[in-house]
Amino acid sequence: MLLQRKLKGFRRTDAGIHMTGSGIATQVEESRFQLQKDRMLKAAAHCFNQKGFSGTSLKDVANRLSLTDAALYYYVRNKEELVYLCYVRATEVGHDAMQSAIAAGGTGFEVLHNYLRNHVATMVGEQGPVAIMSEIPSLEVQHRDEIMELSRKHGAAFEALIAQGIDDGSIKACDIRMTGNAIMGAINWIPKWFHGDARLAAKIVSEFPGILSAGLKNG
Amino acid sequence: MLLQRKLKGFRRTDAGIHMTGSGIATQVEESRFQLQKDRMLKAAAHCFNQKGFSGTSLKDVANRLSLTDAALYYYVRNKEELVYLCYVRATEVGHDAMQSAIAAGGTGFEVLHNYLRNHVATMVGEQGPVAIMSEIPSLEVQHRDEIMELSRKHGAAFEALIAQGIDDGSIKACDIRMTGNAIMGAINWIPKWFHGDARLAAKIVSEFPGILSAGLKNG
DNA sequence: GCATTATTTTAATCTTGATTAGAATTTTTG
DNA sequence: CAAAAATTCTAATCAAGATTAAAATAATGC
Repeated sequence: MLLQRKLKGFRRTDAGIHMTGSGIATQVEESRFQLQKDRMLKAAAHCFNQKGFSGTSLKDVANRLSLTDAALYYYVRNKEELVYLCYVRATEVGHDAMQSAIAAGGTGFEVLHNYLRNHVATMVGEQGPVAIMSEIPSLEVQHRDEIMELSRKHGAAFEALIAQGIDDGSIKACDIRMTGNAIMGAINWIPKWFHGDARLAAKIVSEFPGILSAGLKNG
Repeated sequence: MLLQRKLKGFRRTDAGIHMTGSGIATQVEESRFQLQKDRMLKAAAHCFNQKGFSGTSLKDVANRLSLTDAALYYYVRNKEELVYLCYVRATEVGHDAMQSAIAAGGTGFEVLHNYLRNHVATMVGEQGPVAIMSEIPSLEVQHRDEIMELSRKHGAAFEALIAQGIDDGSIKACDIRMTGNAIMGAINWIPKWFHGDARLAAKIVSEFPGILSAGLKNG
């Protein structure tokens, strides 16, 4: 018990930054710890999406990494934290997609379309799979609150995008809340039917943004 | 063990059909057993959608019915069967919505729009809540196969509708599979954010079908 | 009201899978 | 290579919640 606590205290959470060349940061090389942890989160997301939360044991996740279930505890405190981290990843993906779309600029419609492309591309790409957030209610209060807040903010940002588009005339007038819900639902559901097929991934990236925004375009 | 098996053998699964008036069937009055079972399925769907599958115990479901968890076993063999029945209900709702839309006739677009209205209306109406099918993989093989087959058929029927609309010119040319996935995702996700608010329900029924089909309309 | 059947409860038991302790192994560092 | 640190494993333990048995209560038909 005491030793374990000690180990936990020592658990690494850093991602070392190494300089190469003459003092200019050219690359963020993740520590072995961080790399393995990432692999674990992807494996977990895969299992959760595939077999459902209750249907996946830590053993399932560990097996995908050729590890023992007990080994996972070197990276997370418990199963709840594993889920939590999967969800953090999921929200980050959405957030990043939104940020880079906004950074790229354009009309409301264009930014929205770019966001959709970014988000979808990430979900079905290398970074995936992204966990479907089906188990938020079983997270610990603190984690739940954090995830819900992130989620709420993302939704708000998306709705702001629609509003902006209506403002600048690039998007038709519509019920913003409902339209947002519809589009988000379609995106969030993707992991339910996409399981890694590369050809399908390409099709999703090329078709989905257009399909989801087709009804919004003005003129 | 033996007695229990006997009880299970006696478990009622009928919905009595009673005649009233002069021999003309005017009403299908469900047995008390069937009514209670329905209440149970709705309670279960509510809990599963709200708290996730792993997060809801049979006690949670039973509490919503002012019952003891053990009492649920009078109606279902185990938790797996409870989930299974929730999913049967969910697929039926979709199937019925599709059938009555087809029966009403019209162009491909019109039928599709009617289907969306029917389905959405049922989901947020009296019959709800409808369970999100997140745990299909943890069903017993036989149940899983059945649900997946029903689900597959429904998807095929929906795609046929889109194809028909493209054929008769009421729907724009599009990637049928992807369009179907997008719309279905948006619908399936509804229980994630709709939790029974009547005002919201009305808005969903009035807005959603239009939003989901806006991009499809030809001309 | 009485007998019978239906429904629910109480009070265990049983199972599964999460979790932990401590040892063993592998990797890194000097 | 040797010591230290990092990572993983083996072998329990533990807990939560599903499940069962049997009794108790409620409803129904006569």
